[in-house]
Amino acid sequence: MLGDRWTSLILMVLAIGPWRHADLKRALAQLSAEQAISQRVLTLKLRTLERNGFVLRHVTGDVPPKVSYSLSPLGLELAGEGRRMVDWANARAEAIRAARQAFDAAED
Amino acid sequence: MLGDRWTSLILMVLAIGPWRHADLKRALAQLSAEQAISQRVLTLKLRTLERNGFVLRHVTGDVPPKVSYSLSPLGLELAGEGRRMVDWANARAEAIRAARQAFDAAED
DNA sequence: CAGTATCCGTCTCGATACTG
DNA sequence: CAGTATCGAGACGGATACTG
Repeated sequence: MLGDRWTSLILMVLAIGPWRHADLKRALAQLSAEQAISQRVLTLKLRTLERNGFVLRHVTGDVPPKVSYSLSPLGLELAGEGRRMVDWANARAEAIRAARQAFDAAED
Repeated sequence: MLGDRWTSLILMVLAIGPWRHADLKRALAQLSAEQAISQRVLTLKLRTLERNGFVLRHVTGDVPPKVSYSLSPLGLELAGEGRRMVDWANARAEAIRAARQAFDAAED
């Protein structure tokens, strides 16, 4: 489930605290920089996360709607696991970069 | 990079030990059960893993070719991280299943 | 603001056939 | 056996317009 473009990033942002839909969209745009998530995809990803019990959806208003999202305890755990992987990858970034360079240089 | 259909599985199998191309293909077919990896995709995934320094490629024969693949120290680390995630997910499988069931039941 | 509907481009995968 | 070439199918994401 983490193997798509946005899910892990959403988890990281939600690990900070609860967000409303539009604010979350803006926050994700900051982090990915090159491209913002579309409204449609954000909804899709949040639905999947909610369905699997990682994200909680709170509806507080009606008109205008106020919906906020937060991590469940299970989601917080998953975000922790995700962070572990990210930290590991960051710590090895230089080794990976070097391996790539060596591989590309060896191409005939 | 782990976010595709085969890479993480390849890592798990290679964590056992070195494999030749065709044997690895057969081993993966066992584990995925429903469908075998195509020769083309296996080569693609192995190339990417090799390029990033996670997999080592050994050529010992010429005709017929004998090529075996094994994990580098870095690859072994990554496989360990992957296993952590898998173990985590397995330990929570029941909670996730229950969350899904509750969510699907709540659909109007 | 939150969410849905629709359409379309792209990227990955799978199947097949072929080479040394 | 290991690898490449080619083609088609399908999943996913992006853009836009629309609703309550």
